[in-house]
Amino acid sequence: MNAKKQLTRTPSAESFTRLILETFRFNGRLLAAGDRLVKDLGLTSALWQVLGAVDDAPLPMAQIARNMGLARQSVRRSVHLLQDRGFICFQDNPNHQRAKLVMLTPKGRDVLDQVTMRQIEWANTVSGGLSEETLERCVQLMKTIGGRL
Amino acid sequence: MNAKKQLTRTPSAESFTRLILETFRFNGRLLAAGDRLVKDLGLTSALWQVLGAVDDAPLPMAQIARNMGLARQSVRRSVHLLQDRGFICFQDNPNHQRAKLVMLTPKGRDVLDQVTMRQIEWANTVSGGLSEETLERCVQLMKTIGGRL
DNA sequence: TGATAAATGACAGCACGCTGCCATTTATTC
DNA sequence: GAATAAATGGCAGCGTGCTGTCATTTATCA
Repeated sequence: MNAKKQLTRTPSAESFTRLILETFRFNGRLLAAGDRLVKDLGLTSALWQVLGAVDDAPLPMAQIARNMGLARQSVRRSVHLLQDRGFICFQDNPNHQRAKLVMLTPKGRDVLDQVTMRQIEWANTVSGGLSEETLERCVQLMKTIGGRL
Repeated sequence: MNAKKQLTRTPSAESFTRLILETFRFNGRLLAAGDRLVKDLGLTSALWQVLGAVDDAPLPMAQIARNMGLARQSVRRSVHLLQDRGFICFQDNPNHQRAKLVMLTPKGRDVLDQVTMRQIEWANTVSGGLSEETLERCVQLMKTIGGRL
């Protein structure tokens, strides 16, 4: 007979596929919104994220990359751009001769604090009326699926 | 007094902020998974998406871009790459002299059908055991938030 | 200790998103 | 019908993700 195997998506797979396409769009929207939020301070979404990654403590580039889920080299370029703009500097790492610690400069600290305040107001507005539980379930779902990839 | 205004995130805004960071990671994972799925066919996640956009009917570039939520020029480059690889061609548009319709070639049709079958198996596996309702709620949430940006 | 593996950052280059600007074509408005 | 606006695609160039390769440093292990 040579009948072709009938291959169809399960209902969950249908929804998952929609989730994928929506994630692409959502991701693009978020990056654009972030860019708008910090543009006048000489930042972008990507630079902001790296800046935020060393908010709490100085870290070597490779550690920042792992925390953000990016390649080392992606973080490296952002770090150098931030250094050029005077937002971050390098601090000697007692545990590693080559891997210096990326640290905020006073200027970087000021800018990050400003950006954080803007983000808080923005996030409060955008998330207004949304259920915390729904949001959290969505985060957990993405983590679960992400772990399977 | 000059007391600084205390600015804190609402619980929803806390979850929303986590959702943003997780979206960046998830998006990266999805793109990487898609690249792996179609690499041996000479495709990438981006090219695949454009190919899929003209699965049902030929469309002009600008329409594809709108459907995907991308800039026209992003789609344009993908379209030209797909043309170079012989996966798509241009068809005269009776309604517009300049905006030709992007159409699958027989080769493009073959490849897209192969990729679609792979995606179905993959999506069925990855979404296994996940609640359709949870997935769908996540999609709706992202659409809702996306609409506010 | 000495050899090997793993981690780190530098450099080069690619993929794919974006913007700005342009000429042409189509739609709208007077 | 003519003037204006909007849409479309082409071109150039940028931002940020990736990979591959390398030298150096650190960690591991026989």
